[in-house]
Amino acid sequence: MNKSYDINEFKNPLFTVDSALFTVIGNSLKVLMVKRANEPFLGRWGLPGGFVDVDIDDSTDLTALRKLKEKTSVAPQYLEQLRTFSGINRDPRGFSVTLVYFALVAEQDVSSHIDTVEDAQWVDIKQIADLPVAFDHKHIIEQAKERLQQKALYSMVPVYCLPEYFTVSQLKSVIEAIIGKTIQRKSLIRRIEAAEMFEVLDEKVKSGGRLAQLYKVKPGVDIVNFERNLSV
Amino acid sequence: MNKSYDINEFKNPLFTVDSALFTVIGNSLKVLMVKRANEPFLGRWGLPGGFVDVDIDDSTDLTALRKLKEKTSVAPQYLEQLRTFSGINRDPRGFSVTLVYFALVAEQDVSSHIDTVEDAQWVDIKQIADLPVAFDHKHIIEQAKERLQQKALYSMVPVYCLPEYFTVSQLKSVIEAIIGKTIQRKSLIRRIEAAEMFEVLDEKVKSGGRLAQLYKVKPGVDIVNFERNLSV
DNA sequence: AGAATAGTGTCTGTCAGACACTATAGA
DNA sequence: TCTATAGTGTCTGACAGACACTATTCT
Repeated sequence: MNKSYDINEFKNPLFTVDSALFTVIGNSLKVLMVKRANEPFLGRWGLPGGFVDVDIDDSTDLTALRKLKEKTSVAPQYLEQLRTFSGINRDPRGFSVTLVYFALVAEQDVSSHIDTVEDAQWVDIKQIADLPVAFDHKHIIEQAKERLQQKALYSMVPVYCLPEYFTVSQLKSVIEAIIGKTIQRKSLIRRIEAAEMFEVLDEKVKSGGRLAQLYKVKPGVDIVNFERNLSV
Repeated sequence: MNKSYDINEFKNPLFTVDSALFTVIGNSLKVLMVKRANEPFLGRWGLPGGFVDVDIDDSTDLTALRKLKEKTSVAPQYLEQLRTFSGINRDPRGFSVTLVYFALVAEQDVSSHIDTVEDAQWVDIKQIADLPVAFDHKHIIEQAKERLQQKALYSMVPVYCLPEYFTVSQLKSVIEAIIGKTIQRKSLIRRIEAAEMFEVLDEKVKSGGRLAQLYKVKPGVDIVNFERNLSV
């Protein structure tokens, strides 16, 4: 017992930072996957990420942002830690720890860039099962998806899958794509009003019927959490 | 750009696992603090934790459990990841990452052991401010406390601060100690019934008035999450 | 006018808060 | 019987679901 905390006494585990970047395209939830250019799992698809560069990154948040920016050319609108995954068997090189972030972007902000590169693609969440995926990233994506679904029930995070200006119907669509079932438009409008985190713009926008009200997130506001979930 | 993911290219950050172990004693929420026996911050109080031992620990969960067991001699009833904290300035030795767990135990399970050692103590959550604390552990404890308070509003996690058999009044007390305000006994009873995660025992127990019904957690059940928070 | 989408009014159901009520133990 | 604690009955209020209704735009 009585071991000292000497920094050199233990082999340091392999530490990486990965991100599950989600967006909604059409009516489907998508996650960004990149083709691995190195061993292990060369050629398979995995989450964007890599090692911390302690000379550049002031924190792991910045590692995640830096790696995402390399692949998408922009910073995501929303970024938060999911959790770490660790184990002796998840990486053939030995004991490894990966800190996973989950992130959201508007499709419009990144798709043009993604389309130009071959080593990155949006994968439909329902098609992950069929893809050759590296490490335990399938399992990680599943957990990230569950967390996102949970958050969509009690908060307004899904707005971060939308462009700056958006309508109630657009927000309703992304929420439905995330949780995989329909919600009541009325309930959403009640929450938009109660949250007080959106600006009602003077502008309206064509929609095929009556013009739709545009909203935007008030600058600097925090995401609002409700005390009740939408029903499952 | 085009950097390779060579494992040796970057200085590996310092990676540690720490735990915020909570319990309720009397009507106060307490957190376990240990006196540091090494630099940095020798002599100050910090969270129990340390380096992963890749030869022993199959995962970081086991690192957390191992370190807690060294200090308390038992495994906590509840353990889950809080989040990681990282940065260039939080440890004088350089860029560091700490994975923090938050954990719950029944006071009865550990207090006798804690009392016999000088380098570990239960600190009242309200007195952390006055203690000389190592690293950013004050900040970490604050975040762990907030998460615990949040969980107490929508789940039954506080039972893990109680012994195997407990009464409604005991559960009410620990919840109130955690969230720092009183709740309705009736609301708690409704939730106990709805959760279906407790066994009603044949036994009752003295309380100064009418005998109180004893409950225990059904073996193997998962913690239940409610769709609504108790009000704040 | 008719179709399509936007947005409102309002009833119901669920569950937390409040609090008075009953029940049962010991002194 | 008195006090203390356990536990119930039940009303209210907040808010989500359901869905019919009105409003506005285009063709």
